[in-house]
Amino acid sequence: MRSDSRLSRMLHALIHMDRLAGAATSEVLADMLSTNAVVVRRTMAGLRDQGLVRSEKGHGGGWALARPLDQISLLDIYQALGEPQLFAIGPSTDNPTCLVEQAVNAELGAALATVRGQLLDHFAKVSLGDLARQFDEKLKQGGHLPPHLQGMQRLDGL
Amino acid sequence: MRSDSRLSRMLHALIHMDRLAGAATSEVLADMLSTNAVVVRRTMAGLRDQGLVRSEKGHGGGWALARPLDQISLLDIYQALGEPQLFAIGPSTDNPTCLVEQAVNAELGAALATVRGQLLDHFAKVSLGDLARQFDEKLKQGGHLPPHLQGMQRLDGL
DNA sequence: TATCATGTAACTTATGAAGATTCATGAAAG
DNA sequence: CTTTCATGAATCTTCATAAGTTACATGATA
Repeated sequence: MRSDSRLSRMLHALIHMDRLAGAATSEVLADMLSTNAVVVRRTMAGLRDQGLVRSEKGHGGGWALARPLDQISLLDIYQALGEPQLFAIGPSTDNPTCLVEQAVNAELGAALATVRGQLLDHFAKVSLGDLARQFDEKLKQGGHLPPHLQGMQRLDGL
Repeated sequence: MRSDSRLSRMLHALIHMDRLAGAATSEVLADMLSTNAVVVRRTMAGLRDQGLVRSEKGHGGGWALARPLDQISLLDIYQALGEPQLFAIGPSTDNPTCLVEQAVNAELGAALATVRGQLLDHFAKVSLGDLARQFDEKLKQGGHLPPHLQGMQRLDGL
């Protein structure tokens, strides 16, 4: 099973959007993410519904942040995406009659629930602003600009 | 993405095997797990290669534990299965040139690596014997026997 | 009114576990 | 020695879902 990259992609996209002067079209974001504009709209729709980003049609339209990066946590994004399945492993039957299987499901389910809680707690504590600052660090330490940032305005932090 | 149930199924199967008098054929195990005998052989192959179970051909053949349940941890099984992918989420690109994406991958990767470590630590501490005892508890507390255990010998713990 | 951009439906592709079929191999029973 | 039973393994199909694609409607701006 190929892994779900929606969370990763939205983090990537939103940080870029913060760096851009105006609204970013789905097409531009799709290029940044090496994907398709429809995939961008589809994925971004959840964030819009949760008030994290805004979209505008027509000339000069596109996507823009609805709040500062520091006021958006990784958990906000994860939840806006509909809390996609975290684990690739799971029980074979959800409500087994076999007591052995019930014991297995209980143990495994509890273990997964615990680490899920830990991960989401962490997501709640990390903001997109934190990630953006980590990017700025990388840049200072001799990183080169990616193609889609070269010759761009409002590259704050440089 | 449908989740990978191999770990769950192997835990289930091995506890049953401990309860059975002789060797269990792939067919019998497949019935217990509501699956196919070939799936059982395919999944069990890794456990055999790691010396957790033994298989015998011919009359009276089948699968048997190679060690006591208390000497098999959940981590042993997970590793014998080839350490299947734990998470359903992940990066969209493995080695991105974009520094923003690198920062996102670093943060997300570190968070996932941390909880993975916590989960595997837990798996190392839980043995199949522990799970079997939890099953025995359920049984004492008014549980009924699953169809494939009714009328069976060597139901230790009853 | 022409252009640009989102919104959305519908379809195809890619991936990997799971399921199923088939035959070879080897062990035990008769 | 032959039959039966079981694993071993190759090969194919099925299934679920994110991702990718195509097409068109809707609305905003120049």
